[in-house]
Amino acid sequence: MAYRTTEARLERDQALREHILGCALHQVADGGFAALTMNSLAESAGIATGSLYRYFPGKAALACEVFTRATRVEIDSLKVAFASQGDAAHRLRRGITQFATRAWHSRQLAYALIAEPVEAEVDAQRLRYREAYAELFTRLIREGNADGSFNVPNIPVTAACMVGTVAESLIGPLSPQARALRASGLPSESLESVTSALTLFCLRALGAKESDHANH
Amino acid sequence: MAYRTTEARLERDQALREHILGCALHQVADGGFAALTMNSLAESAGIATGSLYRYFPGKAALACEVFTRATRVEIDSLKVAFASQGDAAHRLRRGITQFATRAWHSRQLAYALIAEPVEAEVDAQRLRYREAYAELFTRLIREGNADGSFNVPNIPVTAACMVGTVAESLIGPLSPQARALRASGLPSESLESVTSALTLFCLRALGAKESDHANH
DNA sequence: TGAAGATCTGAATCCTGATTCACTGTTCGA
DNA sequence: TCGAACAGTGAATCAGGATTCAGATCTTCA
Repeated sequence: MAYRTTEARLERDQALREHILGCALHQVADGGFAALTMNSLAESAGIATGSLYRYFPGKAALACEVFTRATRVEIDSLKVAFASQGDAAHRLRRGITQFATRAWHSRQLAYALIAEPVEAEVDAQRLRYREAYAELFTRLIREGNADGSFNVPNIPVTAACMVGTVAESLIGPLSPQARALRASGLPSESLESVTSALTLFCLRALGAKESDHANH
Repeated sequence: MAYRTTEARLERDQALREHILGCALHQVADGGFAALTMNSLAESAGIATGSLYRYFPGKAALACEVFTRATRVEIDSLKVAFASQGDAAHRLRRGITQFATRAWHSRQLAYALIAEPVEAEVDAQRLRYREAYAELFTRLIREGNADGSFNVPNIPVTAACMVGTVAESLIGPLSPQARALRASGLPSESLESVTSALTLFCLRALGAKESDHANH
């Protein structure tokens, strides 16, 4: 025996894997999944194309992991907001505002995660995580029904509507086309006006009391 | 001169073009845009691959036209429902129910038009038609604000939310995954429960009076 | 240190499906 | 009916990006 997988090696492997994922995320945040090619990724990570295949079985798996990690951050962050102080209506408002704000501040990434055309495997992840979002809304709505904030008969479908409302109301403003418009100096909706309209829309849709609709 | 484009020829060209588009629509309705390849289309239309290029400059243009035509039918149909008798709240309910029902009855096509990953050119059409839908909602909301049915401060953003709600609430039930579930006999939401929850969601979201929420 | 084994490299290859084009078949008007 | 121009054919080509693999290089430990 003249070679053995040593501690140091394992660590460097792990570190390099993270480095690759970091570079990949950077590329996606910069130009969407369309900009994520094995060649450009290898170059930006400073390794050879073939080496990527020691760390990932193929492009699809790599892209899925980038998607999954980035999305988990958002889900966890929404979960925290939904679990904060106050009644369900307040927590809903807080969560939605936070979600929209985060998306607004990294538009290309948000667009890539929510709406960009992607390979089938990544799209399947989207579906999975769409359900994860729906699950968060489901819980919040259930709590709101209990604490008197909301009055929702069909919780699963309503949760899906919420996911749709939030996601798609942002697709417009986040889309490359809209960003091009904005860049060209044409007038466009501000983050504040979008979030306040979105919040009102959602609170009303869930049957929240009028008194909860006011902004604060 | 020994050849001139004759009347009969023009008509046959036109007819063949329609025939091709019909076959293409059929393929999309059957297996989504993924199933639309130039080779299979040529075969199903009974002509050679190369001949397709006499009728369309390329695949993208062909796919766009399929998308556009199919979508226009839906838009026109929604427009009619929104312009029917009654106050805005009734017309909204009618339109949404009709839209959901039509989608439900041709799921694969609806999914292809709303959510399937497609080539960039077709996706650009989607964006354009998303705006067309938003325009319909914008008008209806404006009328509803006027006739006392609704009470919406920010109409453009709210219209986008409506597009999102309707579209995405159907993506789940329409997606191949959900259809697989359904096929495997697991319990799933019925059209009726989806539409009634969706209608309530939308009416509330627009600030309709309680009395308009009841089903009829 | 050196041999065994692991890893890295990147140009060549493969894959998939759109697109082309040399050739054959059709249509038109005289 | 003929020849000029157009239309149809489908196998061959192309495109672009993922994947492979035959060396080259690096690591480990007796």
